[in-house]
Amino acid sequence: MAARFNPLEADARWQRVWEEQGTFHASGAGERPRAYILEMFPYPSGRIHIGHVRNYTMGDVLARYKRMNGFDVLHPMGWDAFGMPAENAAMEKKVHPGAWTRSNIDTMRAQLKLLGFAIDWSRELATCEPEYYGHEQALFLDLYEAGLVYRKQSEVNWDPVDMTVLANEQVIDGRGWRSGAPVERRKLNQWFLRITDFAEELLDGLGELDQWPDKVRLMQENWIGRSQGLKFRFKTIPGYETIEVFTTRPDTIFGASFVAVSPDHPLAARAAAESPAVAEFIARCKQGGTTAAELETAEKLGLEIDEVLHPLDSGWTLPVYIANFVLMDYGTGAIFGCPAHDQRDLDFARKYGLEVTRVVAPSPEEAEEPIGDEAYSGPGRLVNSRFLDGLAAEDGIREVIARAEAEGWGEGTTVWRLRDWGVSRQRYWGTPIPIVHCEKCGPVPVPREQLPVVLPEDIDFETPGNPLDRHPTWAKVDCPGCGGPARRETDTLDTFVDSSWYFIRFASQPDDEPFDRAEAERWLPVDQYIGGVEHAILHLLYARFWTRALKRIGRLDVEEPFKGLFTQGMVTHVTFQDPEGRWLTPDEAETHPGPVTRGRIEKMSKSKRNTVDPEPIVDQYGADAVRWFMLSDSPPERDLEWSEAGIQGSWRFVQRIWRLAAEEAERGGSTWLGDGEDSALDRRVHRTIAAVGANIETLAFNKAVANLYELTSALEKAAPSPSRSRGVETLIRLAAPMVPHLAEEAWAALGREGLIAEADWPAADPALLVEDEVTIAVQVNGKLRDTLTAPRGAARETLEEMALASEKVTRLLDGKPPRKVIVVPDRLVNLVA
RNA sequence: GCCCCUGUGGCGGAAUUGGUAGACGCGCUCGACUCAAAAUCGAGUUCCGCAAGGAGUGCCGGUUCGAUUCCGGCCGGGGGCACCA
Repeated sequence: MAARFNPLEADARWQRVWEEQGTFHASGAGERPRAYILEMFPYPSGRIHIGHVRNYTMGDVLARYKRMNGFDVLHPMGWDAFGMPAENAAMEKKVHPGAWTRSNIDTMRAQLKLLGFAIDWSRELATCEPEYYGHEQALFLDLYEAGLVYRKQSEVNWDPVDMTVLANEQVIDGRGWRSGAPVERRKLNQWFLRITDFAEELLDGLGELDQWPDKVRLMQENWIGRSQGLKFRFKTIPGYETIEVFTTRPDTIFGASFVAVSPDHPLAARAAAESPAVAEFIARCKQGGTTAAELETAEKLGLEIDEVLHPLDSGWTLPVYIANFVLMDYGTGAIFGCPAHDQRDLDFARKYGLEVTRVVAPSPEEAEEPIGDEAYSGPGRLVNSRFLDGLAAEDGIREVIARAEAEGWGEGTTVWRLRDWGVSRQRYWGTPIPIVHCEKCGPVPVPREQLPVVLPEDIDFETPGNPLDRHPTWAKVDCPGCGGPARRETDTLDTFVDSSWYFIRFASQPDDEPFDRAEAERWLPVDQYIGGVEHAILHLLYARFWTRALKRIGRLDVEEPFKGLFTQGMVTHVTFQDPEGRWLTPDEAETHPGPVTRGRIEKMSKSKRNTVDPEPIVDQYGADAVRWFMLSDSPPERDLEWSEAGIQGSWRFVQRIWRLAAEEAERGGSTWLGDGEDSALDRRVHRTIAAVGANIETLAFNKAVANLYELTSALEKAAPSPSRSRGVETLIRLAAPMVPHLAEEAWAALGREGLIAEADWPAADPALLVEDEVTIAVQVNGKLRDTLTAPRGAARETLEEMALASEKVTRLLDGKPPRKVIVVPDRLVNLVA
């Protein structure tokens, strides 16, 4: 029996056994209950980083725990393999994006395998392969035929030098991140998915997701952004179209002092056509930057172009402005301005000298209180509002909506913040959109038998722009409709589309269709989904939408893809800088000749040079120590600080378990029949079984880790006994999901048959979970003064008597009887003097 | 600006429904083993105090026999959204 556990040798050996035996293949057959455990699949950027290790370790513990509890577990892995970094690599390193991506996948797969994750590798997929994206094209066409896909002009950030569309995060201070050229706003025809059709059900569906973090549900709720209000039309001066506006505060209608339309509003366009001054003004509005900071400080600009009549008073004329702060794509693109009760309107009114009339007052005394520099948006009663005077604001809203509907100039409406999902990307490394453009027939779907539309391999990244667009032959095709000359769509799909259904493909992957409906429905929804909070909105919302869209078109009877969601924290590390502000790696900081500043503990990033490569750590300490460290100390939803001391502590613990197991193995393992039982130890073991199980179920891995430390200490201190031998075996089972290589090794050493990965999770004996003696706290006036030991379930009177007999208590009570005695059975006695 | 979360030792963090604050880990201190070191083991470690005792969960107040937990107000840290009418 080796004195030390040697992961260098044992890790690889057990990984081979698991692989050869197909231990972690999801069967999908039989009567066992199913569990689908999924971590967000990685982008193959090059190498696995510590954050991946933390993410996949959590899922792995759960998957292994479920397996030991008799579940048929699906725990797959794949690659979110399309995206820009591959194209950047192609430009910088002159490698094909496909070659770069696939080589990264090979590296990262090998690295993940070193950690011994219980993954069903037979289901591995990569979104960049036609075997995946071809099915995605089929699903896209399904949605297209169901009317959930459409095309419209939309503005993009255009880099005139690279001749490419930029994502918002690639625009830095109004310039392209790569070229540094000022970014232009251009209108392009782009494809959209009708996610707004699902706004209401996506919002209502959040209510059912009780195993999601409240934070994420709230973020999605805000993102979808439901607002109730009144949509209404002004009476207009003859010759002009009506202006329709939306407001959530129709109660303040008598506080109106202007109307404003967006610079993109059709009315603004018409005015511009008639007047060069207006056209110039609109151009000026669009000049401003789009960054948050610029918007924050941007000055309100307006230009009067028209007048309208107040809907409740034909004698009341309101000026109409084009205003730079009105958004075209929210509500109707036009507002009525009520300066007294809206800060933006107030800023605007002050600048252009418009009237400011208070119509809501928090109290009658403040009815005529003038508005200063701050608009009042709080509650109150309506004033200066004719027939609305005296009504509470909420009642005023109802009253005005009712009036508008009765008189036919407006109606109560719900407006959403959510926009349709633009999925066109003017890039090479993505799923080709399976559409052909024909001059005669317009956009025509590629016939199913011609799928997949495969990306061309011979591609040129030397010249700027979308390589697909420039390819000499790829886009040239015959129209599937009329047979005439036509051109392929050269946009590719947003990579969020790829990740909107991969969890379905994992569950079922036939060759001839995206998934087998019945099989997918047997696995879905995912029982536990684990990933970073950075995907709380977009990815999770898109995947929810895609799943609901498939349901609506009758392809899959699943409403919500992820029953349980867990968002884990990041892995952080100290940073170091030299006096010039250059970032140093921890190693460099140690050997650096000059002074070094120890900086904040931050998210690991290449730019701050505080990353840690997991592979050498695994080489040094073994997979189990790394896994254990990932689960220790920090609650999984919070950030975890990487530290050398921490990983060493984990290494020590792995060896402590090994010593216990080795010692018991020499004694004969659980077959050893020594003298006597140790019932206190038995109780401890069973309490730990219950606690570890409960803590894994709730993903409180740090607490499960603490439970195992406690049990280990207790076992180390206990004298040899059959109880202790059984206890050590139980400890190994409980630790198996977290440190699986060590557990297999110990299991074998103890002479147990089969794999611990397939062994049963121990059952806690309820009779051993309760102590027969309890410690009672004795308080005087709520302060702890003494403790005493009493039999469990002792009568109130008994406890009171025992408490009063305490010397410390009698001293404090000065011999007088307490005024009041509170007894909480099995817990405490509080004597009030 | 709006919305949300959070604040406990030197550090990461425990503490069912209000009921013995600081479990467990890291670090540190002392001791054992060793020629020595590493590894390992034992003891200690919220603060003040030699002790008895007192104080203590960001700060102020409230409810309660009893508050880390509930309520109100302030302060600090983090996150989301953001000219969304």
